[in-house]
Amino acid sequence: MPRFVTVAVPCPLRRGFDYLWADSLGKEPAIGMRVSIPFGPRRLVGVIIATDSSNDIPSNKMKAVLRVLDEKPTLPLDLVQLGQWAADYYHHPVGDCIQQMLPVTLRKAEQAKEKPAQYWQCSQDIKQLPPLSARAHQQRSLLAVIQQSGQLSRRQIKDLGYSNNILNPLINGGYLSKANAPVADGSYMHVDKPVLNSEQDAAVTAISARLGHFDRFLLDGVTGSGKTEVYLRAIEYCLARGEQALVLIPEIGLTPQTLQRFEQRFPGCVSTLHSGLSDGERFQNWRKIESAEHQILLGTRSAVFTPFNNLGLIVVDEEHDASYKQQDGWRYSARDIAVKRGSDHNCPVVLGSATPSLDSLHNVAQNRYQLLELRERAGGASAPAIRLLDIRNESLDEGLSKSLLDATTRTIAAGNQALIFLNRRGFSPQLQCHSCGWLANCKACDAKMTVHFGRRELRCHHCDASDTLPTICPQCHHHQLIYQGPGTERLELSLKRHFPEVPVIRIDRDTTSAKGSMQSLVDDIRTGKPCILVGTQMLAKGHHFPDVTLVGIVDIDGGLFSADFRGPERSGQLLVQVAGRAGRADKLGTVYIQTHCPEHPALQALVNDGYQPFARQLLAERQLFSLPPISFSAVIRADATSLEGAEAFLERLRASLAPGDTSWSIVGPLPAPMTRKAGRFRAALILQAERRSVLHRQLHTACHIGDQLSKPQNLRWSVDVDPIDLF
DNA sequence: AGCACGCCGACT
DNA sequence: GTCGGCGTGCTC
Repeated sequence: MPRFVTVAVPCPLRRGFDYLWADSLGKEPAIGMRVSIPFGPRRLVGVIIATDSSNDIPSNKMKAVLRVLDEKPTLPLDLVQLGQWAADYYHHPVGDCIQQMLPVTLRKAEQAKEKPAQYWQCSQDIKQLPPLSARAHQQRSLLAVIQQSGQLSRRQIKDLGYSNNILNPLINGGYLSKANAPVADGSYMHVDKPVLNSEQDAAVTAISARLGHFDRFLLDGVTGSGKTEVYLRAIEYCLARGEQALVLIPEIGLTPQTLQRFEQRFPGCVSTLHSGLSDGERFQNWRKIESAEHQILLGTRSAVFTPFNNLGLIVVDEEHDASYKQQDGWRYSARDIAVKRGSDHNCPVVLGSATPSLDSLHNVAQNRYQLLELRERAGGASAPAIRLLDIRNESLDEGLSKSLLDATTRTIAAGNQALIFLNRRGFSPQLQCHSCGWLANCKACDAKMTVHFGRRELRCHHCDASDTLPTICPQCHHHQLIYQGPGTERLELSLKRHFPEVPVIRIDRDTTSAKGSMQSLVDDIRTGKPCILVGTQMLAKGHHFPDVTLVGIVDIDGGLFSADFRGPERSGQLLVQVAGRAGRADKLGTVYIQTHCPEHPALQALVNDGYQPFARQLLAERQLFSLPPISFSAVIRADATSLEGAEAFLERLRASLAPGDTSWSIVGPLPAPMTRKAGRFRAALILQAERRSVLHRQLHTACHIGDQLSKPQNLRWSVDVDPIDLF
């Protein structure tokens, strides 16, 4: 009797493929093992997703597994099942899902070589060495950190924000000596811990009481209320049970400060997975969690697929953050997958945020999630006062009102720091000829080119095309070109002109693209000297600036009136996150918001009543129009070299589905708001249903038909379940 | 997604 | 006469 196995093959086909399992392989097949298989004319690495499969494939088509690549399964059964569940839920090819769950080094047949990381500790004879130069602040600070931690690897040191230029002199000077990998000895039990306030204590008690059971918590804590301390305590209880913890963080949320806090509380227990690691480092850290050598994993989106030996607690920090949703290919939500994993592993899941998503607030209202609130700021700091600045008919100086400039003057005079927020980088978002009206448009997108003055270029922020900055109008050769509207670069120059005596520090993608430059800017700011920060949303994520007492928000109107129904939700979250940078116990903060629509009800609710009432109001609106999270939605997108091509495909797809009835609806094909992007024309179908099962059934049919429809070569299409953007 | 097979234009 | 254009079809 021949034996067959079903293999998930990395190709965009929505099914597994069966292969013959020969006795000569000398092993028993097991789910989760990687195998080398012939696929068409190619040889690929797949993962076994079923053993002893039965099939009626004609024997002349059937091929055999060539080679088994693992002694024991690389992916444990629970993750293979999770992959299959997610492939079904997101209507994405199972082979692609399973492959994406593997670290890159395991996607190839060659065996990855593992070299153990080198750890460093303070050397014994450090007392005999000449003291470090008083000017070597960074070296001194690193030495102190290593002393406190016992021993750290080169990688951990880099993650903490110290470059090789700081580490190497310490090694060469003999201040550091080689150390063995640390062993977790439970010493975290005895580390000094801050005293919890009653709210924190209640949250920790509620979470830890449910260890060993599946349960969902929304930890809604204002900025500075000590969410991280709640996570740390809950993790401590989890580790005490001999279990491991997974902590998910947004893409740019892993700051050296956060890592240091985990590292110091749980020395030798923490692994990280983030985009700054090489494939080899990722693989090594993946192994450390799988083998339970480490107990805590701190990682971004894809870390949700890491195999755990004994997972006991999941934390999703800043759960509202959009970076948890993969925005291409397999469009999964790591936050939602985390909840699913919690149910698989029978462990609590804690979603934390100062600005919870409407999805999570809705789940609280439905009694699916238990709400834990932290209203009190650490050390009794009070929330910053928020003032709306009506800028209608006000003359603006490069986008800044007189009131905001005056407030900045007062802040600097008082020896404090000011933060000016504008979510738009570059000098100005458009360039226009004063004489003939010509506008600098992108050749490939329906968008204007952004002026980058310092680099003397025009750049499209949607496709990254660039051009040299013209000095005369290319159409009428007049030289009166005008820069319309401000960006962060322009604000920086303008503020430098207004405040020549204080440093103006700009933080956006343009000033922080070099490695470590963000950290050195942040270090500068944290010295506490008066300065003005100008930046985009990068300022609002992760880092905290304790000496900022004034936050100025230059333009909030754009987001409030965006085409997407989620616009106000996102603007509100961003506003509260930015506002949260201001003020602390001994310094009261103020937030100024420039707006053309001070009467806007959502803005009023946010400013007068705070985030929760604002969110409740938005949720009521969603209820009224039966929008997500009240209903469920999905988007089928198509793009092609012509709009007609994209629309024609979606039209045929729509026609082949049953017409929407009362249980579900379909809208489209609609051209995307920015129809042409990077030279491709985009359109979408929007599906909505009151019940998830109804939506799921329609998507299943749509995918089946979409796969079979004949399509022009240039057409691409994809499915997005629970989209965060409708286009 | 790859990759092969297949059928029509400008090159040694 | 053939190298190569990308249309179409298949992958256990």
